[in-house]
Amino acid sequence: MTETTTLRRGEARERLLDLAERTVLDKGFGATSIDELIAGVGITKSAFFYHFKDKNALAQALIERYLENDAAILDQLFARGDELSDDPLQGFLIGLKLFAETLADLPQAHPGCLAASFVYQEQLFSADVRALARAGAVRWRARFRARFEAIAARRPPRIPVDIETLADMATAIVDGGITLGKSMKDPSILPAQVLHFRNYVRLLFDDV
Amino acid sequence: MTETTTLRRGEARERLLDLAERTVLDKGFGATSIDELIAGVGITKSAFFYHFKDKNALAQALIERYLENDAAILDQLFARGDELSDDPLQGFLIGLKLFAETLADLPQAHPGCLAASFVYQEQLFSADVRALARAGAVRWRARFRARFEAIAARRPPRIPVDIETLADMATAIVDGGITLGKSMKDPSILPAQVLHFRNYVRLLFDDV
DNA sequence: GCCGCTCCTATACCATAGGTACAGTTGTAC
DNA sequence: GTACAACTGTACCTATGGTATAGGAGCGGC
Repeated sequence: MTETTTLRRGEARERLLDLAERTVLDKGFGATSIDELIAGVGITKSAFFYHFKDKNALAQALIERYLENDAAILDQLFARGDELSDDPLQGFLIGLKLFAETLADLPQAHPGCLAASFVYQEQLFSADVRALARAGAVRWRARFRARFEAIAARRPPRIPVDIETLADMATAIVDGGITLGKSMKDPSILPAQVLHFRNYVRLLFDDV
Repeated sequence: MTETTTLRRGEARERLLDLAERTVLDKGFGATSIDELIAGVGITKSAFFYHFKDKNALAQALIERYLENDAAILDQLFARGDELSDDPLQGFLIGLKLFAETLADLPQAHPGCLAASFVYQEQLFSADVRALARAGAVRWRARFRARFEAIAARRPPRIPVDIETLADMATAIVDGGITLGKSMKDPSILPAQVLHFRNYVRLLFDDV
């Protein structure tokens, strides 16, 4: 039997990241101790520092995973929206609705946004981690900016708006919705806010 | 001379709070050590624990001060808006513009929202502190909800919206704008987001 | 004028957590 | 069967939050 009662060789790093992500989203990064992580996974402190040179490196790995995952989800949702409509505006509105539904269906409370959570503890992290969080925001900006440019090319907005800050509004409303939802312990807040953003886009570009 | 070269009697607590607020908004609560605070104010550790039973009590005092201050500022701005127009919608839109201008004029970057910052480090804080942060959000909700009810009573929104989540959008957009602004190191983001919220309100209730 | 109270200082000590150093062990691929 | 990746074990250091306890300095009230 190659299988042991504990861990397969090489499995530790992966399980560390899984447990760390759950714990950090639940308790916050500062409140997550290395000791509890290694106890949970069943490895030693030496093993932790073998995989990650310090706690910062763990944060970096976490945020990288997180950003990849969330980009994949958004790609999928908005691709589906565009499948269902040829119009860039209508496809986007469908995508936003799917996004709100996805957020609403998430297992109790939303996962919280790792990137946003790290911004608030800036000095705990190295410049690399902060740069990664910023890169995440830049990707969101680029994604939504491109879409709004395509929409505005077809028909101008009802009132003049700046496309870049409108794109940023997606990021802001999601971060703000997560924060408020966490604070109020109400998971319905985030999807509701996304739908308000959707309303704003409709009122700007659609015939309402 | 009753004045010493260092501190007047009873001044320590006040100066501790001032320094703590500046430091926490700059570096985050977790990254702010008691040692650096007492060194900055020029008192001993014993003095700190005389005034605050633990770091949590400091957080509590900080957030109480912060919430009072921000309520006073909003009261003033929207009162001024109502002075300039008798219509609840127009008064509100003026108030929002004043708010955006106030945020834009703040000394380099915005102060960051203490309440939001504390939400992300939940487990670092006691239930009391979390309840205070939640109370802050509840006050914002009540404030904006009352206003939107007054506005909707005069004329219905162009598309049906839930008033409570619309009120929450103010909180969400400000929190999200602060977070994004911090992440991108761009102080212009927050006021721009407030103006987008204002646009949304205009499109909902005004003739545009 | 001294009593008692608030507002501190001084000293010592403790536990937890992040982190370092380094020597040794084991599974697996080649 | 050996070399390397992936660990274990032990020991130790530092910063930080926090506790305990004794005592001093100014000040208002009686």
